[in-house]
Amino acid sequence: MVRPTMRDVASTAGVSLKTVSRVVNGEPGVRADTQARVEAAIADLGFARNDVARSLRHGRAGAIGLVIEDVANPFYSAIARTVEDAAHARGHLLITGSCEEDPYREQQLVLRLLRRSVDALLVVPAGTDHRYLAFELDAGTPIVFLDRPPGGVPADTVLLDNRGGARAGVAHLIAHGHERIAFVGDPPSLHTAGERLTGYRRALADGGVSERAELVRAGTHDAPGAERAVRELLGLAPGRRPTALFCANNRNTVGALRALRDHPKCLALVGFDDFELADMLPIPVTVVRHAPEDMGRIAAQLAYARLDGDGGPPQRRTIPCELVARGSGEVAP
Amino acid sequence: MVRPTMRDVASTAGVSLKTVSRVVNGEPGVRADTQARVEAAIADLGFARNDVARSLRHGRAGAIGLVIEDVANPFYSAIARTVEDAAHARGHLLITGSCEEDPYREQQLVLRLLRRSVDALLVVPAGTDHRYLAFELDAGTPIVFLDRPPGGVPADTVLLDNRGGARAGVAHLIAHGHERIAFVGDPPSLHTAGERLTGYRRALADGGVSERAELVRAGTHDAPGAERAVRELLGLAPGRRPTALFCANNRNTVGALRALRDHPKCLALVGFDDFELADMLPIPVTVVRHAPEDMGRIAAQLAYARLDGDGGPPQRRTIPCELVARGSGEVAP
DNA sequence: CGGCGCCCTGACAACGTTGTCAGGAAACCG
DNA sequence: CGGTTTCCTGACAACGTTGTCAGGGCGCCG
Repeated sequence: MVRPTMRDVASTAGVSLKTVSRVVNGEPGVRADTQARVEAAIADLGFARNDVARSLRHGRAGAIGLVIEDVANPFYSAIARTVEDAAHARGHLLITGSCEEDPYREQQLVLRLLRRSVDALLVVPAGTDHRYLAFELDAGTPIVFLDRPPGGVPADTVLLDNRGGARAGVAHLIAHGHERIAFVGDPPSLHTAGERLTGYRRALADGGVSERAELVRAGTHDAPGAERAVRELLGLAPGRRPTALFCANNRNTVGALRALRDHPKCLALVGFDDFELADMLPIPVTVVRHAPEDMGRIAAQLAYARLDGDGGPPQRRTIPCELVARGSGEVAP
Repeated sequence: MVRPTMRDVASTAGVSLKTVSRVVNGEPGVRADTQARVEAAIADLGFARNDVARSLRHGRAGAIGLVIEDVANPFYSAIARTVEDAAHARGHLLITGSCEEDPYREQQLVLRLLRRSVDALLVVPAGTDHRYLAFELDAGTPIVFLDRPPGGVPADTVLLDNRGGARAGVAHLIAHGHERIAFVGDPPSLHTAGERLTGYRRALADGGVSERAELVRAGTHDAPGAERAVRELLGLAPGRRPTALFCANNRNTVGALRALRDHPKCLALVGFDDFELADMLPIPVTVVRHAPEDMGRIAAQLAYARLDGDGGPPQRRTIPCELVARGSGEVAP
């Protein structure tokens, strides 16, 4: 009912504790028969090394932390997946936490992970002030920000080309003759949403299309919210109603599609973020695609480079976006 | 560049280490001015308690472990999500790992998590022999198996009603007049796949339909594999070609849908596992639905009950399945 | 004013492991 | 055969924290 320690193995095998440690860790300098005796005792007692004590002793935790918004969102789980692969390749565990867009929870989670001495930390931040990490960064813990930049402290960051991607998506709609193009997205206080809104505006300006405030619905965070927002847009008078939608993320796109389904007139739609089955829908969905996996991979690379001693200035990497035309973005006004 | 310890805080504040410990942990019996001095020193140095040492000292880890097949599969990420909520409610961290259907990796991951002293462990097992956990179970660590039962050791288990769900799905197809119903699924060596195949056979027997070996494609693990398998089925001569498909999981369903898209004749399809946008496809997909979230929630409940001292015999819980008719399952032969 | 009890504080050991060092035995060399 | 090297083993301290216990100072009561 109680877990055996090296001390127990040692007394069973009739050797010292240190010898057991050597055998467990495959260190050289143990006679073959001694080793066999120790291994027998280990098997006998079902001993397993206590890695908490090990971590405490030599400072490395053998794990990295990842804080994201929500594991159940495929964008984040794709990131989690590649980060885990990178960690696994280094023999590390991955400790994940979701913060649900709550800055307080983000901070709690980040601090708890650091207290448990993760060797490095990757964060998709919910908050905008990260000065609480200044001490940690000073202490040399590698911290990498994903998808959104840190606030108030310098740190490695990996971002999407939000502005460029959104601009390309909206330009595509304009090129197909649209002028009343709605923006459906998260509140611009969210860094990605703000950037995408800027890209939307740039594209409008580039195309000589003036922005209509009533078509900008930047404040809906989830699919049901986007669905409601789009229903409102569809309820506008025909001359004011948008002929095209630009949806600023995968949740918004899914919500918009639900609202559009019941509507007689077919609107054009371009979504930011690709999603599974986008190409299988009745009108395949044109999207601004990017590789969230690359974001995870590059962030992990940056973190491990720091662990390996890279002391250069904080880096900012950008993941490119690419327009994938599938049909919904090419619908005429 | 180095992390301060309680010792450092103590000398800065001019008190003993133990007093710092008391302040950090909110223990009573510290004079207000002493406490203020200690708190000032903590803020000054940017001290954060080392939870590794804390764990070592008093035995509890403050974390639970979850081993799944793949975070990027929505079925598993839904589980991860609810397990994390349960852990969060108890003030615990969640440590997740993916084992990619590799029994060896499962064992590695499970053992590593246990060595790090997670307080409890939830596992979606890839392997079929779990006797390597006998010592841990004896030591009293709560271990709960999800989605698939353990092999060779008694432990709490939460399963879907795979057999019943598959039987209902196939019965639905038979009720709509189908007799040549194909089974597209993972190899039956996988517990869930085997159970679903059994359910398929039960339904055929119930309906007086004889099984045709060439229609059973139980060996494809991912979407591309399922797509190939279904293309082969579609290539059969008209009199042998299936008029309906039963897809044994969400990956298989997605693959099958891709294969069907290019085919002139519309086949009926029922899929096991619901998935996002199933209702938005050209022919909305009829599925056998269940609540993976419940699986996570119940598994976490079982684990925490054990942690709270429940010493009863191992439990087995079953999550019900429900047929959701959306169109694809009601297509005539 | 003496004794008792309370409040606050600190010394010390312990959690289970690993790094450092030292020592004994065997082997090897001159 | 003596001295030196090599091999193997073990004693001990340390990682940073918390539980236990003891003790000093002070107020209260008789």
